[in-house]
Amino acid sequence: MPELPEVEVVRRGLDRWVAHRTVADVEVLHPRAIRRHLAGPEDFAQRLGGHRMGDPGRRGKYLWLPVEDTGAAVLAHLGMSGQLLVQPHEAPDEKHLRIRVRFTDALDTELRFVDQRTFGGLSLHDTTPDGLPDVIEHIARDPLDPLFDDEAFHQALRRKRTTIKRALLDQSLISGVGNIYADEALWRARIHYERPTVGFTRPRTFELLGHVRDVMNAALAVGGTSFDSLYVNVNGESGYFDRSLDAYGREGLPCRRCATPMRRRAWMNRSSYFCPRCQRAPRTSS
DNA sequence: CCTAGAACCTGCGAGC
DNA sequence: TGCTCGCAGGTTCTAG
Repeated sequence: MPELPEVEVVRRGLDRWVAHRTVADVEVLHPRAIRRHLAGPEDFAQRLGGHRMGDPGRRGKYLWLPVEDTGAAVLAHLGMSGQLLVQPHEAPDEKHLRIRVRFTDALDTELRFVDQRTFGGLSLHDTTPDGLPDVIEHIARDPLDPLFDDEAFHQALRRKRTTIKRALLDQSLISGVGNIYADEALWRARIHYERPTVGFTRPRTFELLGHVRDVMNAALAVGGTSFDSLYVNVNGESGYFDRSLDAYGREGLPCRRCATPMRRRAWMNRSSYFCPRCQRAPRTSS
């Protein structure tokens, strides 16, 4: 389940293993993995061939590789189960291999997009003057971005008629946060996921942002140590951060602060994990 | 315009 | 054994 830390680890892997290589050819093995490229697989392959990849970028959970001298970039989203792998040519195809990119150099490795559930995919888009693919202009900066505006985020919370976890998952307000890190940050901040954002005070918002950053940095520190291999390490399901989780997936287990059994609630087609004692439900919630 | 909820997709494990 | 069903969840679409 790649969220910001996992995606950033992938970006570093691309920086090391793919940047500055020239594409020889592209093979699309599953059309759904390229559905966001409206012009189709042939167009995608043709526009990449012969071009050099630039330095990879990231915003929130989106990654991109600039296609040098074209004003465009390959945009990648891993969805739920997507992986970008750098593999030797002779490595057998993965069961869910969707896209293969070969390069012109003699390095003997290729880039593979592998995705079981096909929520993710690759596509090609024009970039804005600051290098951002145009289709993700609506994605907010992430909380680790030095230009993230804490005050603007706070004001946005006050304007919204919504609840805090919904806001944390709204990529147009703050990017990179998914279900796992939202639950973790809320547990650390002792805030119930259904608390309305309207009532948030500035100190409360800033404290929560601090916890979001802490949990992401902790995950990044762990994940960042394991990409020193041939793989662009992205397997969101490998769970290298699992041992450090305080809330997510801990239904019935004692809260690490107060020992009260943690609870899970069905919420927005997914789950929210919380401590019923540390994270009191707001009165207005049903 | 805004917010809430469903749909998309596939593998796995639990329960029968 | 083999079936059904719930669950995983980021993004996008639709309904209200």
